Amino acid sequence: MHDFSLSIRLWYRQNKRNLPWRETKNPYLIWLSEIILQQTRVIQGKSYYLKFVNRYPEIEDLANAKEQEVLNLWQGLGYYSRARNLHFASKQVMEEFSGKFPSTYKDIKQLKGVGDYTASAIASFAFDLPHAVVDGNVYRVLSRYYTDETPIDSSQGQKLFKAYAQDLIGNEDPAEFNQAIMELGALVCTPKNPDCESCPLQEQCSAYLKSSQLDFPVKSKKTKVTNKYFNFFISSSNQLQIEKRKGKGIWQNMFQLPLIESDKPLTLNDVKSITKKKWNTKTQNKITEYQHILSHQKIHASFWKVDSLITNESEYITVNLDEIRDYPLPRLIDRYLEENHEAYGNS
DNA sequence: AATCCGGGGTG
DNA sequence: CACCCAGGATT
Repeated sequence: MHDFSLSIRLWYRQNKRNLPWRETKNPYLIWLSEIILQQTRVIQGKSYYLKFVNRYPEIEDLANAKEQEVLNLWQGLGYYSRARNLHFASKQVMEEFSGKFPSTYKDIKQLKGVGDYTASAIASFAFDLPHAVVDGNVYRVLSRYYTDETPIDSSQGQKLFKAYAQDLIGNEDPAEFNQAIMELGALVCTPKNPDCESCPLQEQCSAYLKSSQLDFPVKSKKTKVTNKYFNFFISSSNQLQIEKRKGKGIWQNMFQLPLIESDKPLTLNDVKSITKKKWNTKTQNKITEYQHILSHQKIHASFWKVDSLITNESEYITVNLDEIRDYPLPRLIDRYLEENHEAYGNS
């Protein structure tokens, strides 16, 4: 076994966190935890994992649920395609795999929402198969260990770091190796202020020896943020009109208030003119505004008071405030209701 | 290969 | 403010 592998395994046995999904070999529960934890910190995902396990103890329970209920449980976690794909994949397991969770890397990866990382994680954690995981932690640990400047957000980098990890994992307890390297990245080899004095790889780590830890990993692209202007409308404080978002953009199949989107800020006069023409309603005043920051866009949201319900469009559903908890809402709408409507009970 | 998809925490 | 988090699908 490589020094690398043995060192991090010994470190892991002494330093691992006790997490609920580490106490099971049930592939359904491991899959559920991995989907929740995609691009999500352990501390943020943990309560969602417990909620889902409680509501859907078996994959069949998830497959039999309504998508709206699944999205509702996911509310606030973001990247809602994960919830839609999770639900879809549960039905794949019931129909294409006769209710038995697939047990090979190839079959696992057929599931919607499961890519290379998640298939490798399930294959190793649930079935002890030697597939190396490469997540953000692994990129960081290995790029520093080897001071490899290949950009991790390139297809070449993805192949290279996968090969590095696969070369190190070995056949003996691959699950432990995968857990160990990710845990090391999460607890010691952190993006900023890595705790190199506690690192079992310190003596062999190329970046440590060159004091260049913070130069790794290398990324080639920068995400650029685009500005968007969302105008939402409320006609009374006790009843809301909402609609289900369609199309392929943000918050698909989630619910929102009646929306007018623009590429520039709108004045009260702009809004009065538009709502009069579109809905034959009269806008009275701006209630409040929020800036909602996402990784790739900055939403400038204004909430406007109108004098009456919209009656000329059929897609709007009218609900009482105490019924709205049944509808999955983006965090932006959820926050608005929390802070402006007394009767909005938040779970 | 590039772009899109949330929300929250950190320094 | 920039960066990142147990990434994947779509184009």
